[in-house]
Amino acid sequence: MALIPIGEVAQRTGLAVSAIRFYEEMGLVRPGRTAGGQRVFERADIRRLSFVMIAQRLGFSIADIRTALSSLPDERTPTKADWTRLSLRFRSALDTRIQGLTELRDRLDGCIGCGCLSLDLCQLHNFDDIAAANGTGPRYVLGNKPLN
Amino acid sequence: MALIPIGEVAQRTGLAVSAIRFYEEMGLVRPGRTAGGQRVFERADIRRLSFVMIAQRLGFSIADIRTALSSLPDERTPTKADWTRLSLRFRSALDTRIQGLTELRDRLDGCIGCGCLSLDLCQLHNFDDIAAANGTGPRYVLGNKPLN
DNA sequence: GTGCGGCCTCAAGTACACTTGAGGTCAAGT
DNA sequence: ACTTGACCTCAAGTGTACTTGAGGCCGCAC
Repeated sequence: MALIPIGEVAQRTGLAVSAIRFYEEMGLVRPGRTAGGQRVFERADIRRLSFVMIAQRLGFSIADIRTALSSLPDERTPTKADWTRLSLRFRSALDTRIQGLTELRDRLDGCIGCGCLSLDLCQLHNFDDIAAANGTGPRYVLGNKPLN
Repeated sequence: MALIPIGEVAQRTGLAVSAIRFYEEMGLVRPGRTAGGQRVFERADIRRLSFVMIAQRLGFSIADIRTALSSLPDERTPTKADWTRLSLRFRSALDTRIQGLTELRDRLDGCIGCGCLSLDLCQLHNFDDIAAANGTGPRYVLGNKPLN
């Protein structure tokens, strides 16, 4: 099983080397080390990192992604079945998000005529309280629930 | 035309007072002032701020939102037609985003069987280069193009 | 065995979107 | 007049997600 240095992982995934090191610090990958202390990755790690990129793109936080990845086995290399399980969970999160956006769009359609966007009666404004429930920091898109 | 103090605006919109002041600093609202220096808002400002909240929820940045709001008239109170124009533009941004997510979901469906997520052949992995094109800072959801 | 590119750590910096705190003013009610 | 709560400014802090920089090893190629 080929061991891959960080630079090559970076090239293959499109991530910056610094980002990969950061993800290790965040517990998203656990590369091995050479005798001299340099990181060595396995192919399964590239898979993990690709998952991280895609999930990030969808607006999931690192904490969410860590939770999702924790469903993969720790000691053994994840099998196809492990990844399939993860993907299915992921797909349902995606469905929820799409549904939320679609609903919002439909409500927006209903609102375009009224031009209010703020009156207490406006459906769009009263849509839900997700925004209020979020804490500080960057807010992600509607319905950003943790993967689990 | 009733002039509204910041606390009431906060209550009506659900925003924190500090957030409203921040949005003023960012140029998203321009409240007037009393002789004593306290902010006074008009009803149209509540509308603006509600728009800001909704757009934020969709993952648009403050810069994007500022651009969008700049299509509203500066001196005159925006009319229903002004808001409708803005909403339509907004709606199309939303459509783009929904389409992107839906496409990603479909690709994910095609990928669930293979469990790869990382091989060069994987459609999901090769989906596009949006992530790489984004700069530093928090990344928002797929297809986050400026509103314009 | 030496040069050099890639790797290492650790601290600090950056961008976004706000919040918190200190210290002080305004204005409405009694 | 005075109290009190809402408001003011300005500086600093927070959380997320990284990047940049300084200063220094690793290891392969020649």
